[in-house]
Amino acid sequence: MPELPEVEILARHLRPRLQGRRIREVEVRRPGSLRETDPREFRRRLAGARFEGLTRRGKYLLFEMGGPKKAPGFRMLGHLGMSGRMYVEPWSVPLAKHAVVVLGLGRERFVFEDTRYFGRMTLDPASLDSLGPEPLGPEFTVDRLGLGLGNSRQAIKVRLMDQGLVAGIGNIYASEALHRARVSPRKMARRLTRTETGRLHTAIREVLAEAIECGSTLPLDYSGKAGGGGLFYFGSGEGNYEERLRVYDREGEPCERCGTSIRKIVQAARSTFFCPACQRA
DNA sequence: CACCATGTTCCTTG
DNA sequence: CCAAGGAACATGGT
Repeated sequence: MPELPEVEILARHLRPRLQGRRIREVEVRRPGSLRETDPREFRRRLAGARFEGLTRRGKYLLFEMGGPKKAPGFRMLGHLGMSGRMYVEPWSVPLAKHAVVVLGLGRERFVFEDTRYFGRMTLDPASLDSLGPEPLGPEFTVDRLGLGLGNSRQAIKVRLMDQGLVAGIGNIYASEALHRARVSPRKMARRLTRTETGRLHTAIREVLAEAIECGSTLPLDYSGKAGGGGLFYFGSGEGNYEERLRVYDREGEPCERCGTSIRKIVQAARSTFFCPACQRA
C-alpha cells in the first residue's frame, strides 16, 4: 500500500525493530529488484553492516547504514512499487513466495517481499535528486505549489502525481486531495486560482497527515496468532484503509458532502475519482 | 478469457 | 523544449 502515508507508517514500525541490528547474511533472490546496483556489490557492502537509522523521503525508505568495523557508512534506498512489503520475522516462518531480498539479523530476518516486482532496493541515492519538497515539511508552501503548477497545461490530477512537484502523492491521494479542495481533477494546472491553490495546499497536507494518523494508531497486523510471538507484517487487512477514503474506488456511491454520485474517469492511463458537483470544471 | 490494480521509467508522437 | 500516450516491468484478484 505504498503512497507517502503507508511508507511513513512502515518506516515508523520498522525503525525500532531494525535499529542497531547487524546484518549477518544477505540473500538476493531476485537480482532484478536491485536497481543500479550489482548484486555482488550489494552483498559485499551490506554484509556486516548495521542499521543505524530509517527515514522516509517521498515514497522512498532511506536506511542509514553503518559499515562494519571502520568502513564508512552509507545509505540504502527502498521503494515498494505497487505491491512491496517489508517486515521482520523469525526464521521459523515459511519464506514468502515472492521474497526478493532477505537479510539475516541473527534470530530474525528482514524480508523485502514484492509480488509484482515493481519495487526496488538500491545503494544509489540518485533517484532522490528529482524529488520535490516533502508535502508535510516546511518547504512545501502555497507559493512553492503555485510555482510548481506555474504554466503547466497538464490536468491538475496528473500534475499532482509528478514527484518533482511534491514528493509522495500517488493515484489515491491525488483524488482525495482534489476532492477535499473542491477542485476538478481535469482543471488545467495553470488555471487554478490563488484560492484554489491555497485550498489544495491545505488539502494535501490534511489528507496525508490524517492518513498517517489513522494508520499509525491502528494495529498493523502485529500478529501473534500463529502462536509464535513477534511475527510482523505490514499491510491493511483490517479494511480500515479504504473506509477513510472519500472518493477513491467509490464510483457510483454518493459524495459525502453533497450526495452526488461519484464519477470515475481515466487520466494518463490511471483512474481518477471525483464528485462532479463539488468539483466543477 | 478479459480487465483491473497503490509506481516509475523509457520511448514515440505530436 | 513540452505534453500526451503507450509500453514495459510481472503477478494476482475478480
